Amino acid sequence: MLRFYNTLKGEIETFKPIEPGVVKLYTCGPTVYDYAHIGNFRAYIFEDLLKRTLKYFGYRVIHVMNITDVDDKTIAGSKREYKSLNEFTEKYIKAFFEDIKTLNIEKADYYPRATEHIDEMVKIIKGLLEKGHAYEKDGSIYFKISSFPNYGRLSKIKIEDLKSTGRVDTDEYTKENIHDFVLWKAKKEGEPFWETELGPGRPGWHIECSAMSMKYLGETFDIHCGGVDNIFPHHENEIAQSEAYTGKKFVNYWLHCHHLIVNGEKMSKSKGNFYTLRDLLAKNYNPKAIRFLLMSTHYRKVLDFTFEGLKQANSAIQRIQNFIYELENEDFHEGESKEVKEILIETSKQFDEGLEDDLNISVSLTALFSMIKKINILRNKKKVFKKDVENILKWLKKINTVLGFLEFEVKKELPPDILAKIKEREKARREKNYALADKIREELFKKGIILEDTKEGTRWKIIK
RNA sequence: GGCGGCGUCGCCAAGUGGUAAGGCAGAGGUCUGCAAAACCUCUAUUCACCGGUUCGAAUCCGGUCGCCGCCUCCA
Repeated sequence: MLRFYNTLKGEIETFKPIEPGVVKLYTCGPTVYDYAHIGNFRAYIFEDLLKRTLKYFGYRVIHVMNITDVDDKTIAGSKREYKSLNEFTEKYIKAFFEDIKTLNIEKADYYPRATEHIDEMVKIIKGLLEKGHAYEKDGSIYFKISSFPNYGRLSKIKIEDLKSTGRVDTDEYTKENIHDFVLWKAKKEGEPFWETELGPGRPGWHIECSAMSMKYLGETFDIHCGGVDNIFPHHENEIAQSEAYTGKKFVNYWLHCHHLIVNGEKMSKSKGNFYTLRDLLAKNYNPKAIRFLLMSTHYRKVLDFTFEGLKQANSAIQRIQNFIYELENEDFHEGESKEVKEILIETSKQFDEGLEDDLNISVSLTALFSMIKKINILRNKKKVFKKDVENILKWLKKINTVLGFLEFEVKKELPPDILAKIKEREKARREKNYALADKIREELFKKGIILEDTKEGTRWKIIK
């Protein structure tokens, strides 16, 4: 039984999809005005873990992730670079897809773009106007919060309690109530606009998610995800406009991922602690370790990103990879052991229970590491057999459909010059010229090749 | 001011009423070239602090201190 913490209820509840066996999932995607940063990826990796877990437990998942390609920032960026909006956003959309591939994040089924769904948004806004949930002022259209009594249910915010932070853009658009939010922005000089039944203009931010989720997933769907900062106002507004429009419940489960901070501080460009995935790759960090690090802290806890943590993540993965390497390359006797079988059953059970409990990945990883230790002990005693190894590898491959950071059968070919170096080193070792041997080993290590001298001779491993 | 979260070994991180998982780092050992890698063993009488409830609390209640997030377009 899968259980998730539902922001709407404020508690963990058993997950039950609308249609048995199928999960309709919508996750808030990137605004494509810059390269996504590691904080964004924390959210995307959480969503990836969620989706892979659902699939692991047998659900078919229909996943939609929006791409916000028109808003203040994308418009500002395109102006700054003297490009059309599309030309400008295309670069970052492409980068986004490269990045999620690097992190082994599974692709969504649909990536709808805001600019391609203007008609759908117009239709909803028209409906809201007709039903009295929206009003027009100076060419812009606003959602009337007072017409939707449930407003604030998700974020537990009462409108009366809202403090004006001075960030409210009061002069730019005139609204009846300061908390009403914009559905449609009137055309402004020098900005892109669409000629529609609502008049010339462009959509507000919130409406795209309502329009696109409804189009691909229906008026009511199972799970909606995003970062905690989206709870208010974005998701609150989505609920208001969607439910006011359809008269139906919008989403059953709202799952929110907490923030990532860097060295205990909020990531910001001015503090110089702002990292994109590309920044980390340029520093030669392993994407698998980045994935591990972003995934290994429970999604509802603040994740403090540090380079020390990234190193630790890399070492942790290496331990698992070593284990896989040994299973794949050591010679085992024919047969099967009852003991290993039992360990595997117990481990598998614990691993699953962790995931089922609101994606408690720590528990699942503990199960994995404990198994590695137990099997290593048996392995040293020669009490692991061929069939056992097959079963363990099979299971590891299965859990990797969730984890996504393990590699199997990594044995790649080494280039001839490297092989020659290894031969040279073996010769040096035979001649007890250890200074030269160590020098060669160090040299290869820097290239990501580890040499190990064992009883059976020298063997090599590629890391990274 | 309103709403919410967090504080567990040097670092990361589970556990949320039954007597402290796991990873990294560190120490010792096996192997070995008194090497590297790998593997094994060990490493918190204690869970920010002070009270209370209880046979029993890191876990519940009250208070204190510290840190953080959101409060109109930041995942």
